[in-house]
Amino acid sequence: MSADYDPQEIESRWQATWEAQGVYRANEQGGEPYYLLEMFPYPSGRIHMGHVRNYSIGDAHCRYLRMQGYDVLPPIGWDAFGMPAENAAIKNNSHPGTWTYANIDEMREQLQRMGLSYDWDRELATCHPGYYRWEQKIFLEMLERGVAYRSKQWVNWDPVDQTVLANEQVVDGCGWRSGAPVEKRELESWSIRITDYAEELLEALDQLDAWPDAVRAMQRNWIGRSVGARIDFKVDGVDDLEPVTVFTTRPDTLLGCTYMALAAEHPLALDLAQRAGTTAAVEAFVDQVQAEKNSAGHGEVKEKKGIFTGMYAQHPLLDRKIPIWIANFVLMDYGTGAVMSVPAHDQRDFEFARAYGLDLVPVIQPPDVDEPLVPETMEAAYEGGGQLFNSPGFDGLDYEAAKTAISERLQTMDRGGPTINFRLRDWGVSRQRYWGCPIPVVHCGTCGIVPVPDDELPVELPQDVSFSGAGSPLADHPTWKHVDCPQCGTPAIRETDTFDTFWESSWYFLRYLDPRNETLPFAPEAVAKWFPVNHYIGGVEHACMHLLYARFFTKFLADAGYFETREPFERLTCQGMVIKDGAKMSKSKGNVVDPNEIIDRYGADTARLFMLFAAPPEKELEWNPNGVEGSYRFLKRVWRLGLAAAELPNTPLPETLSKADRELRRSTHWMLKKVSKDIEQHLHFNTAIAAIMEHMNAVNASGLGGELNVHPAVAREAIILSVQALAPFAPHIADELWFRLGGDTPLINCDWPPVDEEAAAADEITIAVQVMGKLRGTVQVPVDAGKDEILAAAKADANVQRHLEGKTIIKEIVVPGRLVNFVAR
RNA sequence: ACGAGCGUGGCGGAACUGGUAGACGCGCUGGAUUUAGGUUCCAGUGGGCUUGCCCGUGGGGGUUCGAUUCCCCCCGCUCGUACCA
Repeated sequence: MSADYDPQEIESRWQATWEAQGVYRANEQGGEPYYLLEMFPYPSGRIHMGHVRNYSIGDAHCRYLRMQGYDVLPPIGWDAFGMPAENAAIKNNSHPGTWTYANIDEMREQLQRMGLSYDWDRELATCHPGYYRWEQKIFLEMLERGVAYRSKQWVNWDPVDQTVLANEQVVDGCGWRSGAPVEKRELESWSIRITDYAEELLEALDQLDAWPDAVRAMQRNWIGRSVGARIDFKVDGVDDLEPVTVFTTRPDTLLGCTYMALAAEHPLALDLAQRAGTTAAVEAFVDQVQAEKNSAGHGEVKEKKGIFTGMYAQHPLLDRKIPIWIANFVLMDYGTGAVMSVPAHDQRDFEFARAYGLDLVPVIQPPDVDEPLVPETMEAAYEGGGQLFNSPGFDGLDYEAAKTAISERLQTMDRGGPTINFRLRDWGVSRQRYWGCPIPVVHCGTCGIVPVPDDELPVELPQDVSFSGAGSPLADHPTWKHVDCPQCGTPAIRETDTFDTFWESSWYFLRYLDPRNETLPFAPEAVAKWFPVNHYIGGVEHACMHLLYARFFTKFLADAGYFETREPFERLTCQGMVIKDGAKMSKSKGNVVDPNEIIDRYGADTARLFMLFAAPPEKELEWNPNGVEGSYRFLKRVWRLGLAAAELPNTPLPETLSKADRELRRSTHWMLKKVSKDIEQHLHFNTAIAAIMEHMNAVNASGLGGELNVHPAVAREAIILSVQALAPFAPHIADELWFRLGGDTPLINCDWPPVDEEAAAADEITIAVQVMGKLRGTVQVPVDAGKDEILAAAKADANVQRHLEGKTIIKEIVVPGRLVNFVAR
């Protein structure tokens, strides 16, 4: 054994030892169960710094909890379905599974090199039929309960990935993965009624107080609940049409409605045009809007444009004919795709009305204005509150009261009524790709949609498949889709769509609990023991996608009787990005640092320590090569001092301690206390590590390794407790030194050492002395000094005296253990 | 535009429920060891000057004996959503 710190040798040796002893296996440690989860990686080929950070945070917490006596479940697996595998298959003319499994092998090795404490016995890959058969079963339950449905609808089409995307997966008008501008297409596809859970998904956020506020706010906005009214407008002079329904948050302004506007994609748009004989013009307009949406993606400051259909609606409360327009600013995705326009009280409607010379009827009088609003002189819509006028039957009402009154009136007339609208849309889960989980239904000419019977699950992906790059490989497969209908036995066609890959990650945390179960997705006992997840760690980018879907799945499974728990993640930590030179690491910017190189050069302990030290988990972390060097230097120092301590005689603490002994023991136990506190309160590993560093500076000053100026037992204690405190962050070096200092059990299986409160307490403290709030000196007093003693000491300070000279003390403020402030005139 | 968050030395970041601003690390300066580089160790390191004082936590105001911390206004940056009816 060499005297130099050799991380490679130490780390590989300890990793082998830990594995041989199975120290990470959950369920075998006794103690209170604690489910600690980190977002599982997509097997892209190599781990990146984001993974290193995520998993270093989780592992530090895991090891700390283990030392606190918890039975920790720290699983890992692979989010293994997805487009990159299919793209690689197209490129290399191979199978996506080959690519995926090879990547998994490589990444597993990389994770193991980091010395992470995963229970590898529970490893899972979502592309394995043993995994996905259960999500097929869950889907069939959704189908049975009416939560899954098939419909023709306008969908987001990613022209590069050749598939449909959910709303959440469209970022700035582009596909979240491909980055290509998304097109709108009308397609028959599968959707999930996540909107049935909108209210609960929203309300339950209030209870998730161990989640970051930012994530809760994002979900709240995403779900977007608004209270208002649904109002039906009958189309004038037509009997065979359903009324046009609008949603509004301002039913109080209904009497000021002077026209309606439909989205270009509104199902009635062309119908109305046909009836009015304006088809050509309207079609041209609709095409133009469509084209603009496709090309511009999100043109923000777009000119408001519209076209009159030629048809009118009846105002539900007035004898007023309301022209029906089609307008480019009305969204089909929100509300009903149609709006009632009140130009006097809505800025968008106002601009549109001015552009096309439409009427304005003001109906709300601003409270601070005396003269009534006049349409001709209005320069902008008045969107505030006030009293109603111009509103027969409701004049004089306050607008808030009018909202209720008008909604209720509509309800009694059967022309609408109060309603709550959500921005959240149902979750479109159909993907026209191969490398995903097959949707387990059969389309039969006679029976319609037939679920695949339980005993035929899983519906497995065919292995012999060719990838042209265009179109769905499953639909193009010569035989796979042809089956007999499970119900009537006649020839039928399999569903060739696969699930959105967020489907897999919506429940993987449950499968980890019982990953090899062949008769159930997870056993109730396992769920009872571990679920919900106590602490979930991952990136914020999933705030409105994965985290929302997973919450939904949990609620559905609870309703389906699997368990009682309705929220999957008790506590959530979203770690910040790893950046370099102020920018996110990316291949295109050329600022990527490969974790392998860092581990080769400094070892995993250094890489992990730096990740945890450089910033608190939730903040961005700037990758700084000099900082890594600093962490390495610190570990080398720990190594040197640790070896020196191992040379010391192992004697008990002496009866009487010198001043230096007491000071070093104070440093030791202060450090230990601080590390526990920082981890427990906020997972602030950075300050915990800083405390260890500070303490090591004190140990170094004790002359360890040279002229020792403290009792050997005190020095040994100072090192031993440091090694234990370091175990969550740099586990390899900690165990190595621990054993050299006489330990015989890996630290993860040892108890966190107790703080000697008496030793941690100082016998003298420094008190700041202020005169008129300004610092004029500091004095040393015994910890147990009374108020009078402290005041006397403060007044004795020469500089303080100078500042008090010629003044009368009006007030003496004493903050015990902190400071004294003299208010003097 | 709305919602959330942030703003502290040259840099990353500390500061408990209002109580010595800048812990710890990086960088930098000087010194010791070394043939040299590296390593390691010691000392210093917010700014200013008159060396015990002034200024200093994005800017301005307020509350307080005392404000990085609480309140109001403004500026800047980041993230999210974005014509949400």
